[in-house]
Amino acid sequence: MRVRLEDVARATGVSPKTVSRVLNEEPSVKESTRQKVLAAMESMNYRPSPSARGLAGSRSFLVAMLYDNNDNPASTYLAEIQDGVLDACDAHRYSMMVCPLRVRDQDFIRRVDALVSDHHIDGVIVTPPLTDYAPLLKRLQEHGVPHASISPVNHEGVIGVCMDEQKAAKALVDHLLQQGHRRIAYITGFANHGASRWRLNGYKDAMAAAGIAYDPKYVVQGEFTFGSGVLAARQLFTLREPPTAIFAANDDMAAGVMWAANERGLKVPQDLSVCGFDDTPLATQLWPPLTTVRQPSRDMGKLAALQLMELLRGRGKGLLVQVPYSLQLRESTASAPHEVPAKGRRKTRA
Amino acid sequence: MRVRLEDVARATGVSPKTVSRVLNEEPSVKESTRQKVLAAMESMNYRPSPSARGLAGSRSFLVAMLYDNNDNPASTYLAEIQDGVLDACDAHRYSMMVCPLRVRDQDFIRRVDALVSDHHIDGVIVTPPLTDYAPLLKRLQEHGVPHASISPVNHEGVIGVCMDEQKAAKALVDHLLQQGHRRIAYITGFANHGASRWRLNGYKDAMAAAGIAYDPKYVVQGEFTFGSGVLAARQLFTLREPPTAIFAANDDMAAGVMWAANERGLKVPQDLSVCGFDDTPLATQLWPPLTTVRQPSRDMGKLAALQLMELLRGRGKGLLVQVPYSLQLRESTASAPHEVPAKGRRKTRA
DNA sequence: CTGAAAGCGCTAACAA
DNA sequence: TTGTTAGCGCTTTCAG
Repeated sequence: MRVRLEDVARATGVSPKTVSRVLNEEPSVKESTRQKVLAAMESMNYRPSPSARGLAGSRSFLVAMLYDNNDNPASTYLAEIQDGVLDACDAHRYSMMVCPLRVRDQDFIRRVDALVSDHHIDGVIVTPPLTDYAPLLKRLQEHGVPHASISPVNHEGVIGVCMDEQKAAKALVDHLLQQGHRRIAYITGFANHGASRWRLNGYKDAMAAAGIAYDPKYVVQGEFTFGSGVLAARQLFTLREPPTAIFAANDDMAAGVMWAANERGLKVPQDLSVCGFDDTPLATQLWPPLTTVRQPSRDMGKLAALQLMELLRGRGKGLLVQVPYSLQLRESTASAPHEVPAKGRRKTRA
Repeated sequence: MRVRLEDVARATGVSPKTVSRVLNEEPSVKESTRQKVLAAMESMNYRPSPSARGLAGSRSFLVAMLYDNNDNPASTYLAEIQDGVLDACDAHRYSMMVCPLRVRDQDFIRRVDALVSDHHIDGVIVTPPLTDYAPLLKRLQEHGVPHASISPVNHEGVIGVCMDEQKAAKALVDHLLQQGHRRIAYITGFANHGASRWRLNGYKDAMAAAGIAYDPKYVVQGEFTFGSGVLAARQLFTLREPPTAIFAANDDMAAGVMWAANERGLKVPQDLSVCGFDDTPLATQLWPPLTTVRQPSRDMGKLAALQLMELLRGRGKGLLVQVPYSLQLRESTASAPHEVPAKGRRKTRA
């Protein structure tokens, strides 16, 4: 029925253990033997049984991708990460399991155990905001399961992938400043995401460098969702001196801002400049197209998984690699409207 | 270290086999014994090893979700399906693997084998357009692996979940007709998706019922993507008698139509009504919000997975369940513009 | 209704 | 550099 390791051994005239060694890329095999075995595996179409390997050995060749189901970022972001991780798995003959977690659940640890310990998971890819969720990291360590993080807040002793979001955010706000904007608002994301803070810090950096005092009125709490962007924008529009530009911590919220602008009859970018962060597909599907920061999510998923696998294969300790960002300047941002000398007027257009 | 089945047996004073029977819900166990064993499992926090079960037995408690990585629908759609499948897995103590496939790859069958046969996958969830891809279905059958389909074209002997898309599309176009539209265009999706045809048929049904002759000029080929929606719309706008309403086979393309309308200076819905299909998050994030058909994707994923598990547990043969659609009438559709007596004029607005 | 034995396909720890 | 001997934790026979 199934071609087993033993069959390959018999066909090659070596012991099963030697075939096992070849399979696991152990160095202590004579090159000629190795070639013979490899050839036999190929011609017999041998495919090792993950169950047997998992049961007998210490490795399962299984990685899991963990994400938060409550406070999760846009599903397009996670989907891209997932595709990237799968790319890496493909290249290294790993399989991937997907595990949505609910941080607020009592069940949380139980679910981690069920996945990691039951399936003998070799390693884990952790996405925001789980990257810095202490109970999770602690539990993984207790299980002795290594992890790679995507955009973690704490960089010490962590492997995975990150981006200089603060610098990116500063560059984006610098662009707004260059266009003459002074009243620039920022809409934050969930507090437990590093992204919310880094992007806020970048905003602050840019404003400070331009000599504009930080004004908390122009910083509104959002939740990374479209709806929260709408609410935040409505709130900003009611200010006595409404902003001429709004920087939302991600594209979904920026879309919400544009929606609220439409609702209020404000024209983007003539009356209001809007920018986001992530460069999700949505950014180019909005009208006008959204100025944002491109984050190479799929590559980030792949790179994080590759670092994890480097470590799993004992080929190194794994690194925290940094990927470059790039500004996507599009039509949702333009020069600030000319200031009318009289102050305190409100824009109201049908 | 690990609590094994044998430990539970010893603690309960029964044989390992009996514990196994309880674990597998075999009927031939005395209720009192069963309760004792269950209690011991619980108190000892016993968790069976999937590897050992997979190796020894015929079941792995693993299902796989397959999707096409080339011609795939919007990632938000797949993400929702995936969440639904995971819901069902959770409830029935199954684990899920994810497997993106590329229909055009030479590697295709190899990848199916690798997943299904290597991992002893118990069953598979198939998403469009793989639901009707013969080589895949054939291979699954050869492996003896059952599958549940989401929105399959062929309903015979198939289990899973479907929706009456034709009727839904007809209802949507009926709505446009009621608003006075006569020149209604349709943008199709990929030809290998049943959705493209059903929705086209619904369109034809409605037009025919209204006594409007089918005019192929008003039916343009798209690819379910935003970009293809833009292109299709541009093409329609150049017609001597451009449509007053456009029905795109999914929301992404409808968003493309609205984008192209903006580009051309057409106002939605005053100059042009637009509607889509699926009710993805995008639909309510567009301005104006998009009239569309709600498809309960997450529920569909869950229901399909549940049917599969019914079958796997031998509790029945599994069904092809039908879920209801619902029209979401929003602001992207309105009464047809008043016809100017003179014919052949083109709308051109700055 | 319950139990004893014999593996599933592979790798660990030793040897040689 | 290679082979031998035991299992990994469960389920499958087949008996009782």
